[in-house]
Amino acid sequence: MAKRGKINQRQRILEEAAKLFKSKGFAGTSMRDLGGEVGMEAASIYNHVKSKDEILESICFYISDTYISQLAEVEQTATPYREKIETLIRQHIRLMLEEGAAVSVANNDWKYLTGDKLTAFKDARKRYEHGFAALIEQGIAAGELQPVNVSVALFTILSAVRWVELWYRPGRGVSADELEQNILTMLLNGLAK
Amino acid sequence: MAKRGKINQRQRILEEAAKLFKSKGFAGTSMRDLGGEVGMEAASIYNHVKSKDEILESICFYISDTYISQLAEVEQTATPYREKIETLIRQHIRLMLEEGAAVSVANNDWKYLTGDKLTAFKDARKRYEHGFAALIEQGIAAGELQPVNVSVALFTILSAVRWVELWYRPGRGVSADELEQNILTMLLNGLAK
DNA sequence: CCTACCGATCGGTAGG
DNA sequence: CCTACCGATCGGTAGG
Repeated sequence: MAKRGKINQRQRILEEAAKLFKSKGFAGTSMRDLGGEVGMEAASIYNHVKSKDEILESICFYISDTYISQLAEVEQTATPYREKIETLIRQHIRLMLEEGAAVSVANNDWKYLTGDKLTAFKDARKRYEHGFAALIEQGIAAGELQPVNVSVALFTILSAVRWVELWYRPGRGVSADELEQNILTMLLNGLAK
Repeated sequence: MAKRGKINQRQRILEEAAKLFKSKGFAGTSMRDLGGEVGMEAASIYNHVKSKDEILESICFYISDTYISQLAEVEQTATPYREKIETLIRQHIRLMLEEGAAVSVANNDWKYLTGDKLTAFKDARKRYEHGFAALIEQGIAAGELQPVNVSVALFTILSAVRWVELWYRPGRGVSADELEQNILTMLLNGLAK
């Protein structure tokens, strides 16, 4: 009977939107562009979605929710801090590989959110950063990590993991496992001998 | 006599544009926004600048030219590879601190370049990356650096240095010198003990 | 450097 | 899901 389903169509719209926002930016993408990609007129998109803003919100909060719940899980496991941080880095890389476009939008186009949504997103990001920073701090206090400045360590990790979205292309010499392993080596052991 | 000078006005326009593009994106910034910031009507901006595209080009190539010439200089000095890489990292951080808005535009809005300019910018970036990668490779071959995957090392460094633009605010606990020193420690020695 | 515009395109709605 | 359209805004030009 092949009932398409409004929810599935909505999902498709969100996915195509994420790809377009990633390559052209939120402001540079028109509803007509999106319609072209999805295969309907721009006006028809509004049967599945309230507004262009709502599309952005769905993408951004899907990603921030994922990060937040991954952090909560790691916080609850009883493992050394070094291992907790390793797990978070791995999860970052994997989410990037699986949901590259959406992660890219959450990283770059969140600034086009407005009102409450903008505030809520910034809050979520701040909570995540504080939670991650606390783990690093405790790891240093426990003697498991170098006594480096916590903010610098945190943002170096978050950034190192962000480039994956911009530069990594699978099947070009580096496999996903090698990628993970090499990033972990860089961040935990450093480049110098 | 306080002659304003077309060149100075043009410079001011470029600087305000860089700030606006950084915060709202190239596509999200209108010539009317820019006029408001510079203190003239949108139409008047065209007395100092050919088009909105030309503004973007000036900003992007100013940054890429700077990177390219810094690399050329480092390549010519007779120092250990580890030191060359340290110098490049320091220069990246300093340029970010001095020209944050322009660097941000070159990093994020270059994708709105078109035609020849887009090609030329991508080429410049590729040349820079290849040159930097070659130094890492030679450093590994010389036994000065860990045998990590060269691409991963390169992009981890470039990314670690990019976050400065997004997250670092001077006068909030971390001085510029501490910032440099801590990033270098993270990248060269790693977080683990 | 401004006023007065231009054609094009934008996000979104009405009505079917 | 489409056609037809709205008011607003866009980059840019003409003419002074």
